[in-house]
Amino acid sequence: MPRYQPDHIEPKWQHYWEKHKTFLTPARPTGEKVYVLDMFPYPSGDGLHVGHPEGYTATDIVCRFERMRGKTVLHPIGFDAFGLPAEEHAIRTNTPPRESTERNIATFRRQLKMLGFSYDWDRELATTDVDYMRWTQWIFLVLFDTWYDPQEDRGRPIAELPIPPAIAALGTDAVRRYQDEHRLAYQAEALVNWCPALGTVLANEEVVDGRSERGGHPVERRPLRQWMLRITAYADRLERDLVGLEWPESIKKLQCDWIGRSSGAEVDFFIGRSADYAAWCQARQQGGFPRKAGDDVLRIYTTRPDTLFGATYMVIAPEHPFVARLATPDQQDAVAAYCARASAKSDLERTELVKEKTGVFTGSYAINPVNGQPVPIWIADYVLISYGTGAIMAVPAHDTRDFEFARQFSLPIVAVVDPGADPDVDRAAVLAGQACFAEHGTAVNSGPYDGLATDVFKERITTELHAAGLGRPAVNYKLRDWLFSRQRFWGEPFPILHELADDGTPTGLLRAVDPSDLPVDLPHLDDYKPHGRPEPPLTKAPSSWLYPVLDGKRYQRETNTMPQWAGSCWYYLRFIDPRNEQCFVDRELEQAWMPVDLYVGGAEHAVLHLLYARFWHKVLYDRGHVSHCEPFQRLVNQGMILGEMEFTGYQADDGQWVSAGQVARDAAGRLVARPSGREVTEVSVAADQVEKQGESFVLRADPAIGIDSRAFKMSKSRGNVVNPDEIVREFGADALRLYEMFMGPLEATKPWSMQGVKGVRSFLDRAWRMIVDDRAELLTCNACVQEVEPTEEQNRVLHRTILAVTRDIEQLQFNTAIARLMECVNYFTKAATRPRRAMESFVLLLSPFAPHLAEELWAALGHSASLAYVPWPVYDESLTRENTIEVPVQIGKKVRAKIAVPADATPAQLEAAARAHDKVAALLAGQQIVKVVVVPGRLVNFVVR
RNA sequence: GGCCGAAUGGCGGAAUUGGCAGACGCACGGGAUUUAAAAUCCCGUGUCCCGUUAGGGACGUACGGGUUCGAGCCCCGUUUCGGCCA
Repeated sequence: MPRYQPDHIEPKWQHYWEKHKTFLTPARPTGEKVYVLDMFPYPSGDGLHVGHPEGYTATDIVCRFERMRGKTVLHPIGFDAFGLPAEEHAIRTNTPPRESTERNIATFRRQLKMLGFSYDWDRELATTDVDYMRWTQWIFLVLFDTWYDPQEDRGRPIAELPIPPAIAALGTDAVRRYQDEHRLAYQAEALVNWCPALGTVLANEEVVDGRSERGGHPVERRPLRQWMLRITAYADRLERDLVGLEWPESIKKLQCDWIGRSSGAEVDFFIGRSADYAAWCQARQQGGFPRKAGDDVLRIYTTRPDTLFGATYMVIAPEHPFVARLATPDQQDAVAAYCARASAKSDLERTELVKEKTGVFTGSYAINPVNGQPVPIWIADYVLISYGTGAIMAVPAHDTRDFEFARQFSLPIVAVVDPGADPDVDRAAVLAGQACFAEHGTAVNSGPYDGLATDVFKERITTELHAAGLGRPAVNYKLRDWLFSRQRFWGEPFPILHELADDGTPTGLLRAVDPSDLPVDLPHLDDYKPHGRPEPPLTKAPSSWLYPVLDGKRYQRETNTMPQWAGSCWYYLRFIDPRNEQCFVDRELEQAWMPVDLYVGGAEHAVLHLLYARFWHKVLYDRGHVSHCEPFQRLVNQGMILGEMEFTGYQADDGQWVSAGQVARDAAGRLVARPSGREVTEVSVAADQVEKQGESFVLRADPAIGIDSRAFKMSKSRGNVVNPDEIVREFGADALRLYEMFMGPLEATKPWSMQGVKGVRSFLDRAWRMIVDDRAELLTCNACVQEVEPTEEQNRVLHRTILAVTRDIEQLQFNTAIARLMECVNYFTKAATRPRRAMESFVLLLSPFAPHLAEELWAALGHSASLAYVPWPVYDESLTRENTIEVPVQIGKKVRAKIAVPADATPAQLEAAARAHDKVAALLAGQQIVKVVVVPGRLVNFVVR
């Protein structure tokens, strides 16, 4: 057995760790704690992808390293197991989704164990576990029981919500409804993607260009009762608290942009009879700006109140509640037709993407409060009901979309901002209404405000509108409240009951399931096929489940289910105390382990998952259930692993080559040659058929033909998917782990290379032979490994390796750490005598990267127990010092010589030594030295004229 | 279209953050070992030029400028590619 056989030793050590519970984490840390978390996977039917082990190996290295440095490490794993694919499978096969989910989890678990990750498997969980679901539902009830107090800027129990006397006077039902309006979890009508052909509601990602991704059937946008979470209440804190986090700046920025805070003003435009305008102004002057807009106004939100004088028309969204009322009789048909067309479009199609603006005039006018002028009210789908108030004032001179719309429909364009003398702007065109200018400038055509700078103007007019009761300062967010319900089976049921009247109709009153009655498990269904109505599939549940009776009252259970995000919003808390039956997590344990010190995962979760989890965490924090306001202290995104590098050429159907530079996609998406327009096809070209010419590759046989070279995302259709099972079978888990870390920086996107895996495997073979006698029958040390003290040079190499590897792991620079380990092996392989002590240190340094091999080598060196908790080698600086160092000497810009000097030579000594060097002296002769730059230990530079 | 990131040998990448460009690995070439091959071990390997050799020289981090004794790294501008969002 003395050859290195990973298929032999890897299962052996995995079994050892499992049997000895090597990585069992104590309930609470002893000494310093480290909580290292992987973004848990969705267990798809395809099994583990090579992208998964990248982040998982990185965190595993950190964990093994920190354990050896004496820290108590929490390193758990679980499965994000609700989700659409399992439900689709259930519909196709008519088997409960739980079955396929559990099968997939078993595959993932086997594959993760095969890779030797040091998870505490006793803490494993899946979001679909009924026991876990129970606490997800419990947290939902916390959200349901919380309202946001803007004064104290925190969530508080709904029982503490002040009830206005007018509401209280109406009785308990009115109070309950008032409370329901203020909860963080509330119901609202929201648009869903209803696909009549599939008989189901689709998620946004299942809709492509207004049609279903599967089958290409038309999709309608329909309003449906939904659960919403009031994440917007936390928008400011979600933005503010990013500051203290050790996250990539790019991710912080993404989150900020997603939250999209803007400040401006809300302004009311009067839409009553013009004869009543003066009276209305009077009333506003006295009564002030009302909290809720009445029926006699269109309330708009603008970030540019300074452009009010340029508002030449208004636009409301097709879904705006006033549409019907504002449409005059002669416009009614046109308006109705337009709104019907708009409902078929997605938000995406309605905004930037579309150059051509569409719209219809309602026939009505509003009155601009700054100058009393009537402005026409249009309906256009570039205004979304979900943003701001669903109505805008249009300032075509200073807003690009308004400008395009005004041009399209020949609406007046009045410039009210003078751009000044900016060379990039055609000032005359802007002032003439011929060009759009959306930046800041100086006010014109704005009555008494002319000449004010944009910022000053904004502030002044907002104040004055507020005083007149016509407007008020307002902050708006791009972030919308979180649509939290899905019309699906495979998700957590909401622990909510709808009260039924005696005749069986809902009264609109809600009742939360008592926490002691949780979990609400999913019912058994006879089949999972869509029932053809937009209502959730759970409406098909048996009536024993659907209609519980409590305290003599009949209820209907909520039939929406929670989205996949729900379970992943708090799993990191449950890992701390995964089997607690009294509580979602023990308060004291939570305090001991949180926050997560290192969180590693893909950048695709940069916005939503991280924002949602932070939101839940803050609610739990406000309600006193967790001790920190942020869950993830340090975040790192691993890069994508692409398929193997490919060379692609292009051929016309007659086999003639077309240079890559001449190939483009036409409007229909076909590949064509320019300028002829002939269709061409991609042809894969072998690496030995191409050669580099300048910046790009060309066909060796015909260098006039350019060839594309690039690596593609792994995909089944391209056939470049790498299967980790196969890599482990052929090269071993340690080789896979090491290769993924050696490919390049963790955060970078990098192409796979089978040759690279082979190279890393041969390093492991070399490491093995450095220590083991590969010709012996049994596991025996190589004869070169001896009980001797390391030489000075050996110590120098070893301790430099210790320093570099330690520093590199701390900085998550695994590729260079591995390079240092390789150098160390190259050095000691050449040595006929390899001191045992040095070999032991090397094995410990290698162990986080290739744990199975390291354990085996540790055993070969005579140890009987695992090295998992053996102290990390200590770096001794004094052993790495060298007496003499080599320093380059530059004359002008060129290195002309190297001098050997004592390591601690002073600048004067360095300069003298350099001048004394024959070649340097010769080159300096006759030159005028302008300056001498000496950097001790680094270089000497003679600057000559 | 917006934002973010990247660009270094045939390839993946390194460079103590302004101080010897190309560590380490792959690929390739040469040698040793072998009956032979595989495996292994050793040596070489950015491009070009001069030289029989020893050696020497010029150029070189996407492109164009700039700062500096000194730039892969800092500043301004450009191009290309990738990711995310729209």
